[in-house]
Amino acid sequence: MIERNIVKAPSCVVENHHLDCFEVLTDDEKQIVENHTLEIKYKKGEIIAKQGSFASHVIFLKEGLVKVFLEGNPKDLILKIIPSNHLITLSSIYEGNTTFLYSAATYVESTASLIEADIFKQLIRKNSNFASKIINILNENTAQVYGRFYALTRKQAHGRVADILLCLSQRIYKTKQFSLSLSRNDLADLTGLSPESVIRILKEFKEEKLIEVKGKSIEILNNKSLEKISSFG
Amino acid sequence: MIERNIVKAPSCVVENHHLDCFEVLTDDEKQIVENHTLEIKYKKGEIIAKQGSFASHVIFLKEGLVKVFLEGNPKDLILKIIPSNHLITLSSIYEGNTTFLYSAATYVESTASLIEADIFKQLIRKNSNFASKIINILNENTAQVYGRFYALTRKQAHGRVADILLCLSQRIYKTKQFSLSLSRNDLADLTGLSPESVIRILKEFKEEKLIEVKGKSIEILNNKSLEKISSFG
DNA sequence: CAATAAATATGAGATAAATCAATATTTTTT
DNA sequence: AAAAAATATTGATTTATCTCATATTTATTG
Repeated sequence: MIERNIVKAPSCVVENHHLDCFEVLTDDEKQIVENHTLEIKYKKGEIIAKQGSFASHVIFLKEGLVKVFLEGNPKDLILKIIPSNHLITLSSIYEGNTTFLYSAATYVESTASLIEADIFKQLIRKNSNFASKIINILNENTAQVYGRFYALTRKQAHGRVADILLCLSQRIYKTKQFSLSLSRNDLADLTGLSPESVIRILKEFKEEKLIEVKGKSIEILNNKSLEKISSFG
Repeated sequence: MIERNIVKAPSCVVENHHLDCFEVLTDDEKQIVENHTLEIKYKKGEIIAKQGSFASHVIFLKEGLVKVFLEGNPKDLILKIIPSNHLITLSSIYEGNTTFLYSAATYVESTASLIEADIFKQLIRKNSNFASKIINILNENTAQVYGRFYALTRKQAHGRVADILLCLSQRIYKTKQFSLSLSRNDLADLTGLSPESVIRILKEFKEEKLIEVKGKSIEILNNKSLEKISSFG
């Protein structure tokens, strides 16, 4: 058998924690951030950031589950899923481009902190430890998206579905059995497949006893096999 | 007609200049960089950076044309093309990951400067203007890759080929008529298609008088139409 | 310059996944 | 609790693209 998946970057859609980047700020700086931060609650399905609109804020997700996606017609492209305690819109804030490069929408009820972009840029210029942290996050993010890019362009349908199932189980819900907050359509968007194809593959996996599916409830029965399918395409 | 390509991010594979990030360094810092930089010449087709290997240096392409790609079996995924005066491996140097996330190989004879990664990290931590510049480059790069991600997952074969033709003409060779230094296979890798499909589509474009092809020589005859094909899919 | 290798081109058939249409199930509204 | 709407499922058909086989052209080498 050939080693198909040489890409070691995580093909999963979530990232590591981002909270600690604020820890390198001085007390004064923390105060500045706090003074220029707005906290907002969003309902399920709401748009947090709209592609092309003015990116006046850096958005930090305190609680919830958010998708970051490029808007397209007829289909969007989901770049990543963001869980609690992560920065959502960071790459939008570079000089020369002050609009959001992508949209972000909630999957579930969520709470976000909106930090003024100018303040953020100032901190980067003043506190190089902070800048260094931000660079780390950006780079992690890049690795993430590369992995996803690879999965969506090089893996076949079964591999992609296996991939997303493992991701949901291991990184989002952190249990083998979970109640999915995403619709089949969301899974289709995430895998770059049609909803029908996703459903068919879920059915196949079920018949092969790799998973148990009952509506929104999903249980991973055979991790090993799914991992094999995920990495071999 | 529907507006298919809402994504305004550049789907082309090259980026803006990177040289000026070094301009914000002090004379002392410039000297440090110089003292820790190695200049190396590469022949056509040589590997500059190998995915998974120790990323001890940040690589700056002084002269040449390089592809950055994820290695996969049976096919690689080209993330971007890098022309002269650009940083090649930047996202590799974040803390916690000291290996190259991707490989880089030359399309033509090239010259690169290898700057010690530790020095680079030090500069980021010391000079926040430099850090700010680097963040800009990283973000630009991200926008770039997102555009490419969209093109390769949402556009059909014709759109992708049109895309790459426009990219080569406008951003790499900067003329309507150019002698291609890439093989059909390279074009296949860039578009995520099979070489046969690329060739077939080039032939169609030729028959429709959109381009003129004779072996390695390509001339763009109808920019407008190609742009339409590129954005609608 | 012939001989060989490599790259490019072309056609026929195979295939993965999309689309379309119909039905079933779940969720929401009244 | 019933009706409506949204979501999920299934099957049949179509289609874009790949694969494989085979020419042809171009480049390389003795």
